[in-house]
Amino acid sequence: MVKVTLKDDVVKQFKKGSTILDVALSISEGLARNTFACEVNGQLEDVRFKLESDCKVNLLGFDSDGGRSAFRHTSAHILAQAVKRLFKDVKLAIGPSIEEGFYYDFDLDRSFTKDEIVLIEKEMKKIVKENLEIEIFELGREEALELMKDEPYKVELINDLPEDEKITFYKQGEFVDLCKGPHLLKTKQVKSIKLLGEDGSSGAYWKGDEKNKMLARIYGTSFLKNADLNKYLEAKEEAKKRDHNKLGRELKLFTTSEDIGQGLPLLMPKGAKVIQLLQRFIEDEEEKRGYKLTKTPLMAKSDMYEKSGHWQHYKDGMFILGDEEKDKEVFALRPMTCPFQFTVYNAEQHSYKELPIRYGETSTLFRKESSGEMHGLIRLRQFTISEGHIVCMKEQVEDEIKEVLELINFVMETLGIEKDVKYMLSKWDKTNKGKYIGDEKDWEETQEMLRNALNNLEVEYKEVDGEAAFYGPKIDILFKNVHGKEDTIITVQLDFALAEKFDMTYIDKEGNKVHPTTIHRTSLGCYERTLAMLIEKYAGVFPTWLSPVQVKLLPISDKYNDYTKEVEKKLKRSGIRVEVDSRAEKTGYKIREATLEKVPYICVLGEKEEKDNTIAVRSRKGDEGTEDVEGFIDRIIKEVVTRENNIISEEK
RNA sequence: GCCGACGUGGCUCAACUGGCAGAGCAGCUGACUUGUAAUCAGCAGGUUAUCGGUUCAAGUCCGAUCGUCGGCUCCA
Repeated sequence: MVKVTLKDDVVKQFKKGSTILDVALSISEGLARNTFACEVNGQLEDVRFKLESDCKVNLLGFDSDGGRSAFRHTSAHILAQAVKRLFKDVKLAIGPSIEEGFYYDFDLDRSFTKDEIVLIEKEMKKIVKENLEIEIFELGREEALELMKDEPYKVELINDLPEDEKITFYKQGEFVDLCKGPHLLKTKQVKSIKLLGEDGSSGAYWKGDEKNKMLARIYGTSFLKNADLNKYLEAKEEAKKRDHNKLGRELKLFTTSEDIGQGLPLLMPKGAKVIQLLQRFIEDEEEKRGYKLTKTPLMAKSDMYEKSGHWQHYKDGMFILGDEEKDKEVFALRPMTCPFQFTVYNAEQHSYKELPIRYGETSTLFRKESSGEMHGLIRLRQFTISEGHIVCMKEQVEDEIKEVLELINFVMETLGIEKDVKYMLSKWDKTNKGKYIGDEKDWEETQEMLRNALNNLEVEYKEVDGEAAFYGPKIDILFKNVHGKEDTIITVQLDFALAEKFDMTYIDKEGNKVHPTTIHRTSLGCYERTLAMLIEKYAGVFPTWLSPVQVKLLPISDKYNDYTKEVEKKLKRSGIRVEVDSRAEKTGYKIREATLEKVPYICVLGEKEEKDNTIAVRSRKGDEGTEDVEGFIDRIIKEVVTRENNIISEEK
């Protein structure tokens, strides 16, 4: 017998060789039905796992990552089986579960069409109905290669497996796939399954390498029941309405022009206003925190990029002006600010007493992104970033990082997105030391500094290996967009290389010239991208202090145009952003329109109100009433001023 | 850059297998002065993304380019 410790420290005894399924069944049939995987002593295992010794078992259902992942992994196998039935010559690549579903990559020398996806989905539902038993078996390397001899990608995967690794297969009906599991027991357990791909399948490189062959990837998702699937699909549709690329254009925040080009958005008056507000906020805040403002050129001669290393490593990513062969001087638009601010540092001699020096700049950058990469305000060829570099001594690094994170956290809170971001500590890859400069001690030490700073901030974060820059570890802050994709909005990078490259020095206590450490950081990220995040976060309904139009005035008839002008002037003089719609007709319509424009306050001006200097105010929160003009002005100003106190209006 | 879908007035969409580019909203002009999803009448607005080809005839078929969207890769 073996002793099994379950949740809440319940201990049960089972015969040796019993499976996890037996454990679940001993509690209830319902639980067994909804157990898709398990953890045995913390290790993810299949429900077919045989108990050999005492252990701790955690049963995983759809509500756990492990259980849901097994559920969707089986869904991916059902997809592959359906494709194999319908397209005999297709070769299988890989098919994992992902956060919102699953995918499978196939090699068929083309994409699947929309119609084919419909057929595949039909076949999948058939497979679910057939309720095929899913079996697991293990093979030796030779037998495994023999079994998969017609699947070149599987052969490659088997050959990539370490010598001692068990090679397991899962079989359902006529379909067999190389897979380490875990999986469900029967295909019928996947009650609700759907393929995503209104335009056919997507392309994806084998092993994610652009030098490899492009495969056809089909995405799908699955749930316990159709109601959950529909809820998911509806939520997706809802989210799409908040898409900054759609909403931002509708609200006239930005536009693009085919003649101007990809990745070069035009900020319209309203969008430019929001960005100006953000920029003023950041520049003021940074000044309060000891930053010195610089304003450096948008381009430089190739000489500088040769020194910085960009000419050798980043040339394809830059817009180059002139011809190296013909011209005496060749310029390039800047893709980063670091060399410029470092040059500012080098223009003076520095003593250890001056450090840390913090430089800030509202910096416009140019990067020649490949044509397929641009997207709305998220990926651009020209963008403006709240850039900054801190030059300090090694022993100051940890405190400086802490201060940077505090600033960033303050910015996040002010924008009301502190709960929507994820922190990531990007470390080097110990197994690939050649990719990085510096030795193990440098890396472990600096990574520890970043870790301490994150712990100090008391935020949750994920550590990821191999995501660091070649010159140092970094902290990335990510925001998930309405499509569920994560983008970095902020990064803080430690750099123990460039100072030497640029020959930056300070004089230490002993009078020696020493290279400082530099920190690359942004406080709000790229303004365009942050605007995109804010549009999606607030569905276009910005907090009052950020609203490009705070009050819309609507006279109910032309008779009140003069009075409206008077009110407009008063509000404007008080620093409130007003827009007047002087057309008296269709007042009801205009109110609706103003509501759609997400204006915080709509004021309707008419006869009754004129007499006692009051106006009818309707806020987007739904409340309405008649207010004294002066009182109304005070109220809005207070709301706007609260930004300074780090408390956004109650809408937050 | 790669795989795929797409591109018709400012916006949303129409135009059967190739056969005269059309409507609603927005805009402008005039009338109406009226408080929450729409007052009436009129006017203007398009070389159907661009260039080329096939055809008696192209928004529609073919090719190239540009742009947009969804993926991949890359990245703030």
